[in-house]
Amino acid sequence: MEKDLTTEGRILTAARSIFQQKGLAGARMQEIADEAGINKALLHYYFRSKDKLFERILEEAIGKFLPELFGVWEGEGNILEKIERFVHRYISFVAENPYVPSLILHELTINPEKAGMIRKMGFKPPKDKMMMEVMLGVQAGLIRPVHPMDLILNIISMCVFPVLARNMIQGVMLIDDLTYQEMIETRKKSVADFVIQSLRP
Amino acid sequence: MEKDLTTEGRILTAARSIFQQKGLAGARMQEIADEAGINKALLHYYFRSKDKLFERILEEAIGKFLPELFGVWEGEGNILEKIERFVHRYISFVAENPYVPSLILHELTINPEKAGMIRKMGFKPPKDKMMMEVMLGVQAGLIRPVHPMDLILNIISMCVFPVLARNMIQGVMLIDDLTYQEMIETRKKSVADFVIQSLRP
DNA sequence: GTCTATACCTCGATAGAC
DNA sequence: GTCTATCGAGGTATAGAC
Repeated sequence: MEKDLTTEGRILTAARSIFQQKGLAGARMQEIADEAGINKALLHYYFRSKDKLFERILEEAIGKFLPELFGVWEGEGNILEKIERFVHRYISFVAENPYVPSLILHELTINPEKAGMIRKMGFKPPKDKMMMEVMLGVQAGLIRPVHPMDLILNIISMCVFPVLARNMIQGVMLIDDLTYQEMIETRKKSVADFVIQSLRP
Repeated sequence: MEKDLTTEGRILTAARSIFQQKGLAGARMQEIADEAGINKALLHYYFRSKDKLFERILEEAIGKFLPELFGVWEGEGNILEKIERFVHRYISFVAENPYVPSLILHELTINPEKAGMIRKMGFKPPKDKMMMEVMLGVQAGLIRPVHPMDLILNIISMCVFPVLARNMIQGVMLIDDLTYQEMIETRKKSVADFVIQSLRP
């Protein structure tokens, strides 16, 4: 527990928690103030408005989410090794921060213009690098020919969706919490296997 | 355009549209009334409250979403044929109704208890049937051994996520609308291929 | 069934004392 | 920097005429 942060820090922690749970429209400034153990007026003293505070949280979430998503591609190893590492690391990250992609997803769905924020943050996705890596793997005979973007989308989908849609899936499939958690854990390996099996030449 | 529906029908159409775009908390009764071309008070005459109206829309969405999701498993053919049919039909459905899974996902994430609604609607997922089908395929030597639930989650993830997270992905990957739409179209085939390749014994 | 008018409330935001 | 008190906008919901 971080009791003795600065006031600004406590506000940000509280705002993160509430916005992640309820989204922008569903969150209440009073709730954030309560969670931070301070007064509503102080929120406006530190951050001018609810929108400004939210934008700060969303930026922070994106700033955490994207590097994690693409960092692996910068490392060592061939395409198969990178896929294995990516899947493991990414499922771990999403499982530990389940609300991060959820928040980004919902707010960008409601308000697509906010996607512009990504570019403003100076973030450049290593799309070309990823494409290239896949094509090199094909040429080296490591993997069968696939469309790089399809492959990337498939991998990300299988990593993120089961965590993102956890409540929905559990509700539909009638799976209890513990079982589901174990399944996510198992998937760190099984998803990588699933992809690698598919890529056999 | 359905101009001359009953008033109740016009309200439901409008509510669907607004709730899908903004979620429960973000939607405004005034907005729904405007879109339906009627007065705010009439909303409360037909449906007692905002919550009741929303519940109706959510139930309707789930009632549309789930049968589509599981209907294929009741049909003819072996596991590979069913997978191919499922992927094609499901991506088509989600692409035509992109907001349906989005609405369900967001509201069940915020309010997991609402998942109970699924059972109240008398819906039973054919989980056992799906499991059995996969295991039969393994025994027949059609596919390599896999954990059925993993396989099902993988398939659903690859079908739903790219549509669900469209704005996020386009924003991150800098892909324009037309290209993305074509990609979704292509995926009706490529995702099925990807799965079937992975399942080679 | 459909409208206008309005009651009642909650929320975001600000003023001003300390 | 932090609090209490309060304003004003805008929200859901209802009363009551037609």
